[in-house]
Amino acid sequence: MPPHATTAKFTLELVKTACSNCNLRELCLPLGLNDLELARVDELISSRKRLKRGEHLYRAGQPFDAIYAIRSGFFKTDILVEDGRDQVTGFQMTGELLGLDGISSEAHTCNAVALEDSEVCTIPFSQLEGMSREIHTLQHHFHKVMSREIVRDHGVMMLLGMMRAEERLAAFLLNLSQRFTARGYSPAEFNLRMTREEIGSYLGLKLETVSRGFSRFQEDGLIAVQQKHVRILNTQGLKKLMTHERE
Amino acid sequence: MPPHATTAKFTLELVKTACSNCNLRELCLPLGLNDLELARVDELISSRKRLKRGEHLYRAGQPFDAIYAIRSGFFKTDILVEDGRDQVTGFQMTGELLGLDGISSEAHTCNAVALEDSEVCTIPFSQLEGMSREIHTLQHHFHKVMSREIVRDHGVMMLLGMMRAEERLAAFLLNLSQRFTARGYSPAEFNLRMTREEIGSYLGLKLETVSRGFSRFQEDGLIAVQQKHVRILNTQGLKKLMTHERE
DNA sequence: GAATCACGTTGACATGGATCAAACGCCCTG
DNA sequence: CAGGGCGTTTGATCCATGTCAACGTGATTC
Repeated sequence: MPPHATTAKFTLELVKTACSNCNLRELCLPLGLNDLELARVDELISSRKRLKRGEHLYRAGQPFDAIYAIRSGFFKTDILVEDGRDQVTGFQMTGELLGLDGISSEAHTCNAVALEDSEVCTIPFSQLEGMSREIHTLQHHFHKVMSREIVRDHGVMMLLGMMRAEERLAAFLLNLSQRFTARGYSPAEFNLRMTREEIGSYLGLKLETVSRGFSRFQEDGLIAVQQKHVRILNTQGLKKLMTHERE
Repeated sequence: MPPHATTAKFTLELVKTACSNCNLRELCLPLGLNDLELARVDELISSRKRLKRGEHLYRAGQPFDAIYAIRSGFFKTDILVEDGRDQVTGFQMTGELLGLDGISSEAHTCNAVALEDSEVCTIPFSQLEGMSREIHTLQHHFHKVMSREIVRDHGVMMLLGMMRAEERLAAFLLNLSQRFTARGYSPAEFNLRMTREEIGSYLGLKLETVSRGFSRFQEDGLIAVQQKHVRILNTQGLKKLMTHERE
């Protein structure tokens, strides 16, 4: 506990909204910064925002001026097309950034929706650019984060372009497991925050196919699934299934 | 023509390899820079590299230390999986950047292959970061380029996730047409640099399906296609097909 | 605690695209 | 100019996933 923790409530509030005191700093944007740099980045985080389940953080078309770091909660991003179809482009959790797609056109290109009550830190983008001109480490880390987003998207393209339904599902579960693990949660047991339809949209499958896939995995003893609760029983089995050669 | 153009051949060579004299500067990284800034960016472009058709610019796993701007030619990027499957993640043309995916892990995550004899400018990445700390415009434009890559990937995810075969093909042709147009070529007539199999891999289809799709478009009077040569006869028809509602 | 509702499961059937197979055309090389 | 090979086209068939429909289940509300 920091030495000034017994002072005014105001101080506590200040500490509370700072990156330097955030237990996500090793997952989030400030990764790799020293204390001095961290203190400067604290200035960036002008505000927090709470969202209830179902609320939109932003919508496609709205002007872009900030990116968001997820402090707690769970989001999806999706793109809606006139004809009623939609594509979930990602699920984001604690420590991940939202809104990077908006930089290019200065407007958001997708919707970001909270899938559970959530809290985000607002990072005004022009200030981030300003500061990353001064703090080399921040600049480089930000570039890495953007690049990682591109790599992640390539992964989804592989999923959609060359995997069969069950391979996609296995990859999806393993990916979630790995991300939960990185956040200190159980690698084997978690609750899905999204519906079968949202999973399906993300994976290019219909909700019935998702449901059948999970049932199949359960029959095969790979997972135990009941509604939104998933327990992975055989990680190796899922991995093997994912890279399964055909013929 | 610059005042010193009549001096030594050495000078001519220098001018020749500079962004400031490159007719792609409005498509490429230096977009929006003033003359002074442009002159500084010229320092970045330390070297050019020529590649013959089929040659690799880089391979997955190789250490990353530079990105590349395509000066002429045509590339594909792809990811190979152990089991023999592969996914083409993109086709890149003149003025576009290659290698952004490598920033995150300091290693390339895909292969970049020239689909015709090509020439690229090498942009050492740490130098780019250094300069973009000094030139605000360059920094911002680079961020936009990375963001545009993310948006583009989301487009491909939509393609793969929710479009049917013929919609994907229509979207693919319209996208190529639009990019050729932006480069001053005919919007309606061009040569495909990639095979049906590569198109298929990109679009998550088999080569036979691609071939059949093109034949179908031809029957319907939307395009004229012979081998690699494509002429678009009815852009509106293709657009309508792309967003076709399925009641 | 009954009613409601959104979400999930399961079954039967339909179909778009994959697969297998054959032939063709266009280059390239000797 | 012949021969070979790669890329493309086209046809026949198959199968994974979509579609349609009915039912189950757990959470929420009054």
